Amino acid sequence: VGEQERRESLLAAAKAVFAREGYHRATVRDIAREAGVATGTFYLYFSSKEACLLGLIEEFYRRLMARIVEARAGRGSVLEKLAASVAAVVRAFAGERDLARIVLIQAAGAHPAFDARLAQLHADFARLVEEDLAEAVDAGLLPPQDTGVTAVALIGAVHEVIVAWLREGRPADLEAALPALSSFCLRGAGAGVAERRVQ
Amino acid sequence: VGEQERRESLLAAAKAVFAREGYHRATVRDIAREAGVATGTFYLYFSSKEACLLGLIEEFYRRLMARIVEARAGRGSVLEKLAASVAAVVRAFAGERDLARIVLIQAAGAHPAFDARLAQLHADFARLVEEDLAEAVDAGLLPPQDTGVTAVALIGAVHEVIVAWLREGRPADLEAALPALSSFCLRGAGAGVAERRVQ
Amino acid sequence: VGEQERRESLLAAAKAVFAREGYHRATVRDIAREAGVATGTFYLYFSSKEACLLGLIEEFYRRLMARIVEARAGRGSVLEKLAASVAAVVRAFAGERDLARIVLIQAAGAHPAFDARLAQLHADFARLVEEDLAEAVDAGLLPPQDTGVTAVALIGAVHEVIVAWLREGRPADLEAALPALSSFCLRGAGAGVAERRVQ
Amino acid sequence: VGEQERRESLLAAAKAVFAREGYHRATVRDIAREAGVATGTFYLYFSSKEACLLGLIEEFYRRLMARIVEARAGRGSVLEKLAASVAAVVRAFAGERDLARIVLIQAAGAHPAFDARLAQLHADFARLVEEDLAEAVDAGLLPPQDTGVTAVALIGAVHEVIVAWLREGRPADLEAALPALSSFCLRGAGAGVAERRVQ
DNA sequence: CATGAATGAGGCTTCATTCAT
DNA sequence: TATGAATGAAGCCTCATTCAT
Repeated sequence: VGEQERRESLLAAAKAVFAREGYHRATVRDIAREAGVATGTFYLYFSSKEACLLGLIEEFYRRLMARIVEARAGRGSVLEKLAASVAAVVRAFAGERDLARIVLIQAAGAHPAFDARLAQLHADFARLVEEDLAEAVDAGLLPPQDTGVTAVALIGAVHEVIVAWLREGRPADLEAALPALSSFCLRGAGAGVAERRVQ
Repeated sequence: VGEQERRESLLAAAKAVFAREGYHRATVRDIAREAGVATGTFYLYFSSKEACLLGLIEEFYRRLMARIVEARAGRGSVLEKLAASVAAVVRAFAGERDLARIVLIQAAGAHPAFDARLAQLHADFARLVEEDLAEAVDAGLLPPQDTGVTAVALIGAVHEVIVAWLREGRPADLEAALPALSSFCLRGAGAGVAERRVQ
Repeated sequence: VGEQERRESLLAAAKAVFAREGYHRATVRDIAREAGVATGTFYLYFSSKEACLLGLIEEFYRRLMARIVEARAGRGSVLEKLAASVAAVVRAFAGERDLARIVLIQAAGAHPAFDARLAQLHADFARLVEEDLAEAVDAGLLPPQDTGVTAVALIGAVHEVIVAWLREGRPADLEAALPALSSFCLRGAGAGVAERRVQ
Repeated sequence: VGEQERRESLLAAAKAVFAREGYHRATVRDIAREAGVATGTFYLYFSSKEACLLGLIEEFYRRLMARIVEARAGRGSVLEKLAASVAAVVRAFAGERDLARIVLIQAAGAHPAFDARLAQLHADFARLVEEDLAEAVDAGLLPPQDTGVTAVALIGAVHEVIVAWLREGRPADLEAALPALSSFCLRGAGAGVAERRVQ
């Protein structure tokens, strides 16, 4: 096997084990066994268990941000951009159930380093949403409001819908929740009767 | 000291230590020391470290539910009841910063038992919200919608605003965010122009 | 067993194991087993394997210095003091074969921290000897010389005689070598015909 | 590169790494990297890390003994031979700082095999010195004495002066200590006023 | 009830050595 | 010969839990 394949296979194994067991219950031995290699091999590709999970988080957020940027391209109004962002986030998590579990549930209180990184990523995303909201308010598309709070609340709504899907499997297909979720978010921000629909 | 006081003092110590360190970094020895007793004494009051945190979670949710019930009493319309519930939740967490950190951040991926319990509590609360929404829809106060998704999203909005306050201390006074949050939640559910204000 | 006894017993075990195996081959488990306790117990008394050996070194040097000071008291001339110091050192090591092995052989290149401490202790002792030599030169008891080099050489002579005893067991009784060693050291420094004899 | 050159280059690398890090902290990977070859290549030239250091020790002692033999040739009296030996040893170490560090400091307690070999080498050298001393005593050049102890003490004096130079860099030029060291050794053995000077 | 010393399982990590290429 | 990825044994240390006092 090539060096890159081995790395991928370890990442896949780590993803599966962290998602299943959580950070602390997952052992490096578990991950190595899942990847079909010896324990020491893990350390040829990651400097530590912590670095491995951090890498997983980084990688996912890179992809997530890319998908958001891509989804926004070609949307006309700010509100359409915002709705497209929400849809992109939901779809990104829907397509990566294990990573979603790790990023949204397992990594939370596991280690100060994860906490710090996750907090920063939440903040990054909140800023993006807040900019959209502010622009929409300026454009008269939304009523004046505390865009900081709205942004955070909006993100929370999206977050929780995904977490509920992860935990309870409801709805079975996460995308089925997207219309209602979009609606909730945009109406919550004060968008008028006509909600933008994003395919 | 009486038996009950000792238990309380251990719970208080556990609360402080878990909030500060997280579940895994907190040691039973830390908790005992913080409570001013010997390590072994801890096990006279809790069967395990896990049971202690579980107890903390239970206790908090009991109080939370009580506050919600109390807040809803005397409200007229369903939407007023719903808004009162949100306000009660926010105020409950605002008044218990340590417990909030534990319940909303630290306990998440720490142990399957916590995950299970937290999931159930989220579900309990979601059901309560959903019943309100359904009733409001029936009464024509809200437009027809997927109340399951709306309920989850609404809870997420509340959750995230509290977490942002815990993590970044913004806003400094959590209750300052309540009007914007309430607005977001009710508008998100489709409530008309006139938002109910709950003191 | 009392807390102090347990500590002593662990120190004794560590002393035996380090002397027998050397720092790296000695495992904490070995030490604990030798002391008849579980592995974890070791860490109730020492913060690390390294700290344990460092403690052993410190303790020995404290005793060594005390014996030197004691041996010098009541000696008349500087040269008698010097000879008494040499005798005290030899006797201190003779009475602590295990510690001698550790301090003079096993700890040498085992860890930078040991190296540093041992170097400092050698330097301390060298300074003491050099002061004696300088005083003796001033008093006309010794010819002018490079007292720095002489001091180091003198210490080396003592060191090596002890090490040879440790390694080859020759002479069987280390003190039997004392007259010849004393003679070598004092004559080497230029002391005249009449060597001081120290009982 | 030829087979012999590669071996030399690995030995040179090992010398540098062992001197810098000590036996245990030095890794085979470090050595290979320093030599600019792959890790596995190391094992084409040495059967083990241990064998490599042992080889270094052997090689150095071979050279050392050769220099001693050479230095003694053409000296007249036994004492001159002895003084020439001491000078040869000092110069050999002075010219091989890294090997000196390894042989005199790093290898000491690192492994039973090293200990054994070093002890034997010390013994070899001690026998050589002792033979000189015995011959000098027979010739009436030195007073009767325990030549075994004197030989060991003499070696220790030389040893320590070199170690002090290695550790503290004092004197900056080791050969500057040679007159005082020679003087100490010969006077210590009982040589009369007239010290032999060896260029 | 209270103590806190003791336990020992188990985790992360390193590194000498091997072997397929 | 040379490579360097892979191995897996082994070590240090932590900490939830127990139990004799």
